Amino acid sequence: MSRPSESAVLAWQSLVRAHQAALATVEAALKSVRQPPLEWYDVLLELERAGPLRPRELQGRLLLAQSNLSRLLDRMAAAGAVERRSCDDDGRGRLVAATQAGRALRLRMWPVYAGAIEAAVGSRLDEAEAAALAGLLRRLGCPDGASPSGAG
Amino acid sequence: MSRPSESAVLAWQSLVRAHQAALATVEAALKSVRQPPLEWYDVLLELERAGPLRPRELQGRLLLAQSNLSRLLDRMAAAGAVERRSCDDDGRGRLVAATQAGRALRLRMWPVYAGAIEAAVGSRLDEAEAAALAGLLRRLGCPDGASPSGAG
DNA sequence: GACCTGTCGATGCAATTGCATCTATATCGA
DNA sequence: TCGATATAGATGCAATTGCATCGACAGGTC
Repeated sequence: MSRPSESAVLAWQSLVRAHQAALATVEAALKSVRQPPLEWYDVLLELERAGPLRPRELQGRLLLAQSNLSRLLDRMAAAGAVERRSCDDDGRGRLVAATQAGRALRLRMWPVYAGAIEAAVGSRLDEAEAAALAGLLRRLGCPDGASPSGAG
Repeated sequence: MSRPSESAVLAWQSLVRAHQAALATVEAALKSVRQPPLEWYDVLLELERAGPLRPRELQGRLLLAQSNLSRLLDRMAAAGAVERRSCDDDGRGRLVAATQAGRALRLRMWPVYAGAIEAAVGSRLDEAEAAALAGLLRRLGCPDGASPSGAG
């Protein structure tokens, strides 16, 4: 009667649970040392990796809703972590870049973040298991079977 | 230098992404037919499985924050999906139960939910993969190596 | 019983999210 | 060039979340 297999439903349930638990661990770790939420890290990392980006681009990479991203960038800009410039070749657009302070912030966040990842994931799975998990999860992460574009 | 292995970090990243993508699929499906958010389903399912429960108990099972659950139950009660009774053996407590309307609602939600799970998970993994994924994820879902209490 | 401490669940309030616009520009076709 | 339509990003507003606190009661001590 049910379209998804039992295993698929089980996988979904576990996914939700595991995510809730792991995310709570990570966010709690960051908060406990008064650091900003996880998304700040992600935004900063993308910006450092790819250079200044259009908000739209960030939105796609981070799967954030447009208005949420807009306000997230407001907050980050207010804190001096990112900078909004206007975009030369598109008058509607903006270009967002990490500031020096933003880069420094990301570096300060990493040890905390890393520790939490270890607690939430690393300490519970061995290398091979973690790799297998990542492999399976990656298949769920991209809309409509689009292959994740090459490098990371 | 980093405490978690590369694989652990990769697994974490994939977990976040996969969850975002899958959750978006499911919530969008529910919203597209004007059904309430996913959590309603979870609450109703727990209540049907385990009978009337204390909010505290639900909170533990669903990993919700206390105040959020309190208000979620407000909304569900306002919609007639659950019922709050006072608790005989503990004057502070309440007992929450699914109503008949709540059970009916859950049944209406299931086909939509199931379809979305199939789209987000079932169609992307075969049986064995889904089972393997569920197994790995379950190891992340419980605080501090507490074993998930027996049956499901 | 009075009192202290801990737990349960509710609630005020600020921060964040989601949704529906709104403005400014780009893009396309006549 | 003009007008219609589409896109980028910002913003008003309602709904939801997170946090701190509150009131009510349980459990223990004296």
